[in-house]
Amino acid sequence: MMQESGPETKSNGSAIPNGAGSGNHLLECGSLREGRANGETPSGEIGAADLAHIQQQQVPVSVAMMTPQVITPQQMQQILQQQVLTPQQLQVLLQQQQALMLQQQQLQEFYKKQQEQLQLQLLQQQHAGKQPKEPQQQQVAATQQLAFQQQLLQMQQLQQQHLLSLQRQGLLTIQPGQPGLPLQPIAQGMIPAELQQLWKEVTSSHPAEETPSNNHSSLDLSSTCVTTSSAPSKTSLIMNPHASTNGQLAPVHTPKRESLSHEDHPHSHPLYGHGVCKWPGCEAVCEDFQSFLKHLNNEHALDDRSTAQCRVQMQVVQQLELQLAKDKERLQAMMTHLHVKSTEPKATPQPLNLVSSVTLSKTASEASPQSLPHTPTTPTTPITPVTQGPSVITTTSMHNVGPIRRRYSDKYNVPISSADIAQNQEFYKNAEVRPPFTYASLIRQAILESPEKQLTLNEIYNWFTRMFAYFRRNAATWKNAVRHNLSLHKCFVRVENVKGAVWTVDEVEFQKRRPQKISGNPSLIKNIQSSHAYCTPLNAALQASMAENSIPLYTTASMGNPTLGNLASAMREELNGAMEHTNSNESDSSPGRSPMQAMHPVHVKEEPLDPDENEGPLSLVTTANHSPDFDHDRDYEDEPVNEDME
DNA sequence: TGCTCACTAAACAGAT
DNA sequence: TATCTGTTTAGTGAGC
Repeated sequence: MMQESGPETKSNGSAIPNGAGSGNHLLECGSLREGRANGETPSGEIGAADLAHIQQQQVPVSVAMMTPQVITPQQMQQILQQQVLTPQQLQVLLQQQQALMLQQQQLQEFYKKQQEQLQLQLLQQQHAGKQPKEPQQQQVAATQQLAFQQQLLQMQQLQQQHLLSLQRQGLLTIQPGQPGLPLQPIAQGMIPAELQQLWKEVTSSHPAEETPSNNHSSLDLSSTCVTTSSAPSKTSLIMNPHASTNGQLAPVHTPKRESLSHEDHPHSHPLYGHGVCKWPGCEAVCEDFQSFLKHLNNEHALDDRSTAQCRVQMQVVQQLELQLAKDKERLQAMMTHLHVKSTEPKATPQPLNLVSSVTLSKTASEASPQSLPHTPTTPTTPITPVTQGPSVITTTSMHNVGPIRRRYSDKYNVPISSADIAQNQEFYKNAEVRPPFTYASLIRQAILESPEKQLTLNEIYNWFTRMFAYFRRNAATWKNAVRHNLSLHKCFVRVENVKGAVWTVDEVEFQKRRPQKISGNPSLIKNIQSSHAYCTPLNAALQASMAENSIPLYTTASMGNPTLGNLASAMREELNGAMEHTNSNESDSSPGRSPMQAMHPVHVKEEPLDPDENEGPLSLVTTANHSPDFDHDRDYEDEPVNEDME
């Protein structure tokens, strides 16, 4: 009955595309040189210990040998930033990459043989024990080792030549601060298939420029890549740099197949859907596929703008994938933590103060057939060392997240630890725990976060799935609820425009809803403050998370996380409004202005939206810069982190 | 106890 | 025809 809908989006993204970290050992020249020095011992004798030593030293080298010499995202970015790259140049670059990969493959095979022989020799010598060494075998081993090292050196030179040639062609600039770049490990470099994909994306608007001869031979780099039945996804390749450095060329998601699928469905194009061009920031209406193609060729030709957009998109994808990897890892750690905790004997098995949103319900038990660790014996074990308050999340709550009945209940009247909140914040993003906000609040926030304060239903759906893991499941249920709320509440106004129907928020109506809930109840003031405290560290957690992930391009202002920050701010705003209806003396600060107001100037349209505002084609540049993922700078900057509210 | 709010579920109709 | 979108109704639980 429950209809599954996978997350159409893509989560939020962050993290560092460059990976100096894990791959630094890939091309350790030191190891190489040392290995060579060992091989040139005057005596020319190699004992078992020597062989073992050589093998040990070769470990990083071997990894390097398995690693295709590819272009890092930084280098690619440099190339793209110069914006002087013609498709032909890019093609030449790809060809060189391909040639280099082939060479490396050959070398890799050679290296494997060498390794096997060395292993064999080692075993033989070990079996021989104290028997006198055979000089002939040692000689052979030494010779093979020397040959191999020469191959390695040759490979190094090739790589240097390749990079030098790139420099000469102006395709790559080596910064003075990067003396070791040519020999630098390239752990998270773009595999040729990705380069090819990028090339296709860049040149997709120039089909005529593609020379047929080159089209299939040089660009089909994917054919050079090993294909296995258990091919990891492209995502995993990016997320896991070792996927392509484990001694085998990593299988890749071949663009060729994509193009084939497009041929199978001639009117299916990733940049075209629902009669609208889906080029980032375009959304031009195209009546049919032909007009779309025409539009694509005319408007999104290979120029500076398109290249820049392509570059941005590339980084968006990369960072989303990296962030997804990190979040998955985090989720795994959290689950492990929960599992360990929950299996420990518990002194006080009484249910703790749970957030009202994590109550049990029949729907919840239906809703979460997930693979989270289940510990029926201790269903209320907290995620953290026992702290009171709504932020305590139990393993039960992870399984049985129930409906939210009240956002501001007495259960909130408990001191909240910001650490708990931070944990739960991450939790909402990663685990399927229901956020403690009403649908109406969430919908409103989604709409207000949009650049034009209006969203289509589908965009609201996407926001939900993007921001909360909970909403990546049971789509039929919550989507129905979203629609129900949109229709039911007067504060949501449906507006027809050229794009179709969009939903906006009538703030006046929304404000009207709130006093009913909490007016005249002093005890709720505390609840509000607690809830406020809930929201504030939310931002702190967000900032910490963003800082932790060191998002290079989008920073905290443009990726998905800040939307949660905005959500927190909106919650504050909502609370803020509620506070306005109560005695301001109850507040702990800001006589004329509530603390929430002081903290978060809210940008809300005071007037109903004018549908005409949104008519007409949008400027590419404008919309690109104001897409939902790029327009959080203002709101985010306006939100100082205030942890004093605890 | 009654009212209100929020949620879920479902039916239905129109559009795509 | 299937799916999406939007509206409406009914039932339930919780808080006040």
